[in-house]
Amino acid sequence: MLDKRYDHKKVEEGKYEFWKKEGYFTAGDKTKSPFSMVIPPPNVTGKLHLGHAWDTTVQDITARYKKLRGYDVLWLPGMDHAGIATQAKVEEKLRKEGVSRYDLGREKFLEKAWAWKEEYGKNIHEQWAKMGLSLDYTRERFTLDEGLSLAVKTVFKTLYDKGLIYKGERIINYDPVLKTALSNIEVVYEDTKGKFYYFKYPIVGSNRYLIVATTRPETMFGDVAVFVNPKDKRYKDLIGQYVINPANEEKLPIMGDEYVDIEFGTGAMKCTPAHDPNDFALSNKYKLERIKCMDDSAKMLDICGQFKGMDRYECREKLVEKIKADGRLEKIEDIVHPVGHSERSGTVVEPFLSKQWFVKMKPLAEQALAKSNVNFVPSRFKNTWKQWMENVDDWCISRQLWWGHRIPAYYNIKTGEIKVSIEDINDPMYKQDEDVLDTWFSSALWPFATLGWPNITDDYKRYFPTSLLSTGYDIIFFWVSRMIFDSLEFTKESPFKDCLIHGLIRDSQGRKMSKSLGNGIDPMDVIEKYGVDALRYFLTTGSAPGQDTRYIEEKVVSASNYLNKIWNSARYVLDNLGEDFKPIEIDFDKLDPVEKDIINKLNVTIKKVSSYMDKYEYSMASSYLYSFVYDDFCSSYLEMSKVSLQGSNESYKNIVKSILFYILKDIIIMIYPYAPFIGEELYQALPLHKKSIMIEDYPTEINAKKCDLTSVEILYKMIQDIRNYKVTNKLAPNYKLKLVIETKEKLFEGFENYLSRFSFAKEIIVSDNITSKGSKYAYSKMTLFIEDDISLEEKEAKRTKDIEFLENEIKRCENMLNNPNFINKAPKEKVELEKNKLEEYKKRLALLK
RNA sequence: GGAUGUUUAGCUCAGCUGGGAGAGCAUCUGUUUGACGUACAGAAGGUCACAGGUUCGAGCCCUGUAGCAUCCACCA
Repeated sequence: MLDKRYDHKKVEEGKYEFWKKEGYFTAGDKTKSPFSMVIPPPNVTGKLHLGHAWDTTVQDITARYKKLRGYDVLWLPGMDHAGIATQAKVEEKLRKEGVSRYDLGREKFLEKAWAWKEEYGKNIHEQWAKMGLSLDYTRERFTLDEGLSLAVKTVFKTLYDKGLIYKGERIINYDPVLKTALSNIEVVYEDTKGKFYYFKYPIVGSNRYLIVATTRPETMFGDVAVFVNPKDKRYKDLIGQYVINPANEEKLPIMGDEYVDIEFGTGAMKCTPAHDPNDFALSNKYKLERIKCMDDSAKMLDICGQFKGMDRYECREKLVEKIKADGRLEKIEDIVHPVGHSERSGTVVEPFLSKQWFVKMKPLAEQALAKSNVNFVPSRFKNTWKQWMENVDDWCISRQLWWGHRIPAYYNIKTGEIKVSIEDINDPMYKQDEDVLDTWFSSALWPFATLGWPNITDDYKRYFPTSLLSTGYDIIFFWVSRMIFDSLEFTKESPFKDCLIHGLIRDSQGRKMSKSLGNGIDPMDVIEKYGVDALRYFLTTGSAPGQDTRYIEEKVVSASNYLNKIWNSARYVLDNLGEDFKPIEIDFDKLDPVEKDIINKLNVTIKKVSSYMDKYEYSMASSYLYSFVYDDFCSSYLEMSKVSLQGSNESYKNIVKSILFYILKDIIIMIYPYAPFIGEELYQALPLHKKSIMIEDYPTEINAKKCDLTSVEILYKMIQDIRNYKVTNKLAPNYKLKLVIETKEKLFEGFENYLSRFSFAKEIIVSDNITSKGSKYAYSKMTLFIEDDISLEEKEAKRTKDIEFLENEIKRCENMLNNPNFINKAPKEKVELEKNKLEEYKKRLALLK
């Protein structure tokens, strides 16, 4: 016997451990066909947020659904060491203890980082359990484990040998707080308030000035030239002459290049090749010197004279003061311009000339574009991916960190010769590169490396390529695209067949959830309050594929109410089945119309829900199930069943019980992928259940035949009309009316009983020839009179309104049907439908008149 | 500058290859009917951003305009 209320805490208790213990999460049933997914490995930095909850729920629904569909489902869990993010957190913790990583040294620091990983990894496991994720823990991986490390080294060496990894000096994005290089996509551009400084550069051999504007005066110590556009009439004659750099009195040549925008600033641009990517390109073109003026923590170098050792911003301020004092400041303008910030530390990124390792992207990108057959869902994300691939820059993969895969390159300490090796080189003549690889370098191998690659293991053979990858659109570039090109390069196959892309979760006002706004929602709090099933249902319904969604607490409440509804319908059904209930097979022909009707509706629902589940459209699937549960089952059939279950026909009672049982079971199984805990709980309460809902089969349609059920529709419509009648006439819902039905057809057995129960009728008279003065309602086969004291005028008014409505409808139908174009061009079924409607309206009109 | 998404009820959003506009919440009326007040019954509420076009027929397809959002590339 179920409790009166659905108590999520009670329902959730112990189920996850039970599933795990029974081994239901473990893949490997060779008698079935495989369906595989890898989890997007969360960072071991901390707690999971609502975005993770969403992403993993989508995957868990898929895993559980596919399992019910008879697949051998592998959902492989794991975590990401998250180089920069984790190192930053560990360093922050150390700083609070008053130590720096340099005090500890590399080895000791890494011990601390591993301890961190253990601690937070445990957190994540607990949260996965709370979420109910059906992960195969026997195959769990970590991006820094032995197998992944081997894969990383193998990939690095292979690409290096092919010339697709190189070490080069380039302008890279440098994070001066974390002291590491970043890749282009780790830089976030934000419109930032700044100043545009206009300086007077004295022209050598003249008393004139050239005005040059800059936003970063501190880089003037690295200037090597001033560029103007050769088409710029103002400055054309100056090309070839020299100006004096007001920062350090150095002579700078005035050069011409079309790159310079005549309209922007003053049309004269300073050129700092070591601190700006565009200037770097110009320096390549014109063979200009590259002078660095800052070190790796953005402090000014010796060449900056009196500014040496200052922070970049302090230098900026002081230098402007100096130039102003020298009388060479023209003006300062306030501007808003995009400035690159580090994705992790938030600090302003410094473009910086530096020697780093790069992946040469063009050949890999071309191959990926040519050979990838990943099916993006929704498909538009394929274009997002393609466009990025087509314009991708070389990927800077070296990071000046300790937490990560150390670059397997070794330098001869005398000659500097580079050896790249998968095995460690212990030769004292060789020293390993100090840097580690970008975290994404290892995550890019996730789908195949977790299955054993570079070894061709049984799991790799069986589960790769994976069936589905699900993630948010925000990491298509970071991760999805890199998995695709690495997979095609190393396995010759796309890493997954389908790639399901979902949106981001935002707060109730549509803002991104962020620490600084303090608007983040901890999924664990939601679970505590409303239960994990309600959270899961909320996350995966009510939004369209690929669209963002907002966290709205009322919707979680509403999800929880829905689950309670199912809970209570189960309570009703189970109470009525009785102790020794055994379902009997349904013979559709022997059913009453009301039963036939609900079976038909169930079948339609199963069909619709299945087809949307197959397309990963969990929102659409849920909405069909929802309206079946609420409208067709709870509000209609379940109420109808109360009549037949109280009747005297024992054998038919068993049929009704069986139908209730089948419907309930199917509802439970269909809701279960969304809400596995309540699903299991209710399933266990069913008679004749298996050990777990996890080993059940997905519902299939019950045998049914086509038949005319308009009288059932009329019954439902009549009930609604009578209820409506009572409300408009201010009668109590249980007010006993006298109902008179005129019809020439024989009503199906029980019609009057059903009607009586729902309308609280005092008396129902059925006859084929009636003259009543009651309020009149016309249906295609019959007329209903409600005998009452309503004035004739009011009745007449209502009748006129009904007639007007029908006449309009008839006109609409006739217009369509009289249009030869419609008859000729519209599908046959549509024409037939309209004809039938017309006929019905005409019948009803005739009955009203 | 390029691209994508979005504009539908008071609010948040659905709407599946074009065939009479839907849900949740909120609002209003009513209800101790034996599954459920975390409920039930009923009601009200929309020129589907705007302008053209295609079509027998457009929320849906095409073109354009406007607002909002996001991504990519960026001007020193």
